[in-house]
Amino acid sequence: MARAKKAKKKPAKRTSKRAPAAAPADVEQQIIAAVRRIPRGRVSTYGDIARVAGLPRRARLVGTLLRQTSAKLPWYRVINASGRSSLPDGSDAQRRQCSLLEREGVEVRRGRVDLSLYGWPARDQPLDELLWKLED
DNA sequence: GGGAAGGCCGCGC
DNA sequence: CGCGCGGCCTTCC
Repeated sequence: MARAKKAKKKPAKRTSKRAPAAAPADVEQQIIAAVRRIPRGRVSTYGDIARVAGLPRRARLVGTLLRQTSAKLPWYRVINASGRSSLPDGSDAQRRQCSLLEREGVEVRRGRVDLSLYGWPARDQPLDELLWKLED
């Protein structure tokens, strides 16, 4: 077969070491699933959600999705790595997030949540173990 | 606690 | 098509 019909196949230039491609719709579902997995009374960060969703380093995408999705999600359980809400300070949305969390028993002191207490998944746990347990 | 730098990437202009 | 900006993160200072 000298001359295969597909002379010009896809370059597939993936310069960085990022996870193999995934259709946008799948990525979205992955993230949604991860957010739904956050237990009641706990919180998670954008970066952690990305990791759990199998999309390391794509924290921003989580934020973007949360901003625009209309899916039913416990969006308020997702906060930033400093333990604070990433919504505009003083906004209604932020107040709502705070009260929703407190309603679940999450302590919010001076606008901050102690991730070592309420963070999910637990910080000190290796990812491979997480994938086994996927809980707590 | 706070800044800067680099990473990552979808989206709108 | 290029560029800037996100509900961001980590590392380093």
